[in-house]
Amino acid sequence: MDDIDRSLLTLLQADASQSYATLGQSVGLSTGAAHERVRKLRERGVIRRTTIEVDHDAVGRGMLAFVLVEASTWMGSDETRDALMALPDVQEAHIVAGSASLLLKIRTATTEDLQVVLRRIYELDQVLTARSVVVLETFFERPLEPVQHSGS
Amino acid sequence: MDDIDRSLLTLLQADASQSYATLGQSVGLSTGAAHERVRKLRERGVIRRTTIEVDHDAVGRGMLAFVLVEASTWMGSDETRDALMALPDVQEAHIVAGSASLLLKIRTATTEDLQVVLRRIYELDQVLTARSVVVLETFFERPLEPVQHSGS
DNA sequence: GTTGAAAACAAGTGTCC
DNA sequence: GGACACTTGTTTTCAAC
Repeated sequence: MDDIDRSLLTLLQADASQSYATLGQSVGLSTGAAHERVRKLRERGVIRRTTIEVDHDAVGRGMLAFVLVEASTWMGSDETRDALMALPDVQEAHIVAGSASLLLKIRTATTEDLQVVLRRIYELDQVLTARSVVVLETFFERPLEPVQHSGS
Repeated sequence: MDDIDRSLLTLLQADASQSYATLGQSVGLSTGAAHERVRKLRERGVIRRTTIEVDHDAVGRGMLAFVLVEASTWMGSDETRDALMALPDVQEAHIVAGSASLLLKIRTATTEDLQVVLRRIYELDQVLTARSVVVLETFFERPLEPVQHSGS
């Protein structure tokens, strides 16, 4: 993982549909070399997959909320994970440190749909409170810049 | 935006590197027709871009935290946005309703780096408190399922 | 939407630096 | 590890229908 790899990742995050020829030019490599680098990044799992970014409003998910769930027991079980996975509106689920146990990112079409999801969350065992933080406006959501790091 | 478009979006989110021929087969269309559909979805902005998903640990961003910022003034200004944009560790920034004004998603290499970002946030005008919620484990982060909606 | 042909691209080869 | 030249199979793209 050198500077060229980091550049390739940044370029691909900006536009993964560009050709290896273009990619190579941008980083000062031949088409073949650029291709080989990207192949290895995929193989090593640094690139997890190629995907598309979809407009939330256009697919009927204009409503965004974060929910902090407090529970009277450890929420890190497979059962909890599976229960959350079964709710398609829950886009992210994290186990967190602090007074809350779980942090969820939820996208729905309307506030009514959010209520439905919250009701389901309260039905989970041991849930005490679910504090919702409703998003009024998103400033930005962007890809992560690869950083220099000591390891490897 | 019909069921076929929704299927195409879901398929492309799972793997945007597949050919239009494969894509067409999956939804029961010819290569050309599938291509035309996807082209229009891009044109209409439903598909914002093609990108790659990068492994956080591999690019030196193994640490994830959400930060709730309380401020004594409205944080929805362009100045606030620009100040946050200038911090590469801040991956998402949202204006929220409730006791906090701002919700940030921050990815860093270490806890020390998180501290550095927090110091920068406290330097913003009118910031009163910044409550960090540190992620211990991510259950999942997934693409959003397109939903049926009344409009269009 | 479909079909089919031309152009562009990816993926693999060997050789040299 | 990378450049360069070449080949083969696939994919995209763009006609005409």
